[in-house]
Order: sequence, then structure tokens, then C-alpha cells
Amino acid sequence: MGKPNYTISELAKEFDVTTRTIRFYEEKGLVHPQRNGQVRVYTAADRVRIKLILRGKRIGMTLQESAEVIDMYDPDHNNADQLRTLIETVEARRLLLLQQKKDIDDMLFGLDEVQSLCHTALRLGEEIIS
Amino acid sequence: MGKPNYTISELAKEFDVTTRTIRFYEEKGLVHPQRNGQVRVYTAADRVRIKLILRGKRIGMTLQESAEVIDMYDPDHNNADQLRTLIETVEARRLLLLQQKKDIDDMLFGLDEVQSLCHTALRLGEEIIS
DNA sequence: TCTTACGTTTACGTTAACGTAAACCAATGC
DNA sequence: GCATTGGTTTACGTTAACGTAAACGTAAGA
Repeated sequence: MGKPNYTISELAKEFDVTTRTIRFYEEKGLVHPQRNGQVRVYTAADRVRIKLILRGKRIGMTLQESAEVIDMYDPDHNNADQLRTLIETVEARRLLLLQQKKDIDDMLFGLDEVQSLCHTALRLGEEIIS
Repeated sequence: MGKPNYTISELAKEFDVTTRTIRFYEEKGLVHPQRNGQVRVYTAADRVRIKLILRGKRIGMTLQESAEVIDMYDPDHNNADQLRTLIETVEARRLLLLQQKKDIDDMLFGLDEVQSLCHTALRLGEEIIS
């Protein structure tokens, strides 16, 4: 019943990465699995961290950047100064993300145009045949 | 009056990259500036290509991926088979971009939460003082 | 008992995307 | 005339994010 635990290969399969990758993330301090003797035991929290890392990767973040974003979630920021610094960090990251969304929208728009041209060209080709 | 041309350092300054970077893109076949004797002369088209490359970089695309996307724009795809292949490529890329948008939105949502927590914590701190 | 599956550490190899430095040429201002 | 500015090629160096391989431990199953 308690919290579910995971082996390294379970997580590797779920997220479609190699075990090497997961151990590498640990090496870089991005996850901290417990140990049962020698073998690594991953908690649900570890699993979420890996998920967030991979989400970051998909939008081109480095592991360090993902680590920073993840660190924003944990409440180890006690005093007001740290909170204000964190808020600024969050705002900076937000701006980057918004720029990325704009870049993606621009690119999607470009793809729309390409697609239209393709379809038009195909239709013209068919007309000639018919 | 004619089309504007650019030196390598003009473009480097405009896009905030080094000249080394621009020459590297040429080395990889991403731009093909003309020459005035030894020196490179960049056209408006070259400038756009560099712009698109950097846009791709911002959302985590490799140079090769950017090159592929850029190649979608040029109409060197003559026959129907090539057009259909291109349409599939466009669709695949579109799916990737939509996933990226979702990832960004998820991350923005997370940042919203973090920000709320920060502000709440700061307000509580002020109350104690007042 | 032996092999098969899964885990471990250690360490060298690899690719992408430039950085950095050397050594050189060409026009320009003083 | 000569230093400065901006361009060139060539080539080795660097960082991130793993891949790959060796060499080993261990528990389960035929």
C-alpha cells in the first residue's frame, strides 16, 4: 500500500531512456535515490524529478537549467530576500518561456504556409492528370 | 537602393553571436554567402536563414533540425512523391512543436504556483512585522 | 549447478556547437 | 610609414550529455 517504489529499469522503460542516463542524472546531482544495499531504489518524488528533467530537455533546457527550475519548487527558501530573488528568477524564466512560445507559434505558422503550398501543388498536379 | 548586403560582423552584432559562429554555420552548410574576393558578403536571404537558425536554437533544435525546417521553405520539391514526403515531415514537426507548447504551458503553470507561494509567504512575513 | 536477468562501478569514447589562438592579408587614419 | 581595425584560414581545445564496454555481484529458474 505505502508509496510505490521503482527500480532503475522500470523508470528507464517508462521514460524511454537508458539506465545509464538515469545514473548520469544522479551523478550530476539531479536525483538522489535511496539504496537497498547496493541497488538504487527510486521513490515517486524521484520519478517526478526525472519527468521534469525530461520535460525540460524537450524544450531545449540543459540539465542545470532543469535543476534550477525544479529547485524552485522545493520550499528551502526561507527568508524574504531569498523569496524575492526566487521571484525574479521565476520571472526571468517566464520571459524565456514566453519567447519560446512565440518562436514555436512563428514556426507553426511557417509550417501552415508550407503545407498549403504542398496541397495546392498536389491539386494542380491532379488537375493536369484528370 | 538594391538589396542590402551585410558584413559578417554586422550580422554578428545584430544577432549577438560571434563571427566564429556564423562561419561555423557556413562550414556546416547552413548559409552560403557570396564572396567579394576573400571576404564574405551576406544577402538578406542569408540573414533570414541565420535568423531562423537562431530561432530554432532557442527552442532546442539542433543545427541539422533547423536546416531541415528551413529546407521545407524552398520549392525544390518537384514531384508528387516528394511533396507527400514533405507533408509528412511537416506534420511530424508540427506534433513536436505542439508537444513543446504543452511542455511550456505546464512549466508556466508550475511557475505560477511557485510565484503564488512566494507572494503568500512574503505577505505572511510582513504581517508578523506589522 | 549453471545460465539468465538485472544490478553495480569505473573509465574511456563520441557528437554537437562552438571558443580560442596563431598567423596572415588589406584598407584606413594619422 | 605604421599602427589600428576588420577580415581570412587552419587547427587544437572545451563542455554537455550521454554511449559503450569491461568486470563484477546476486537472486531466480531449469
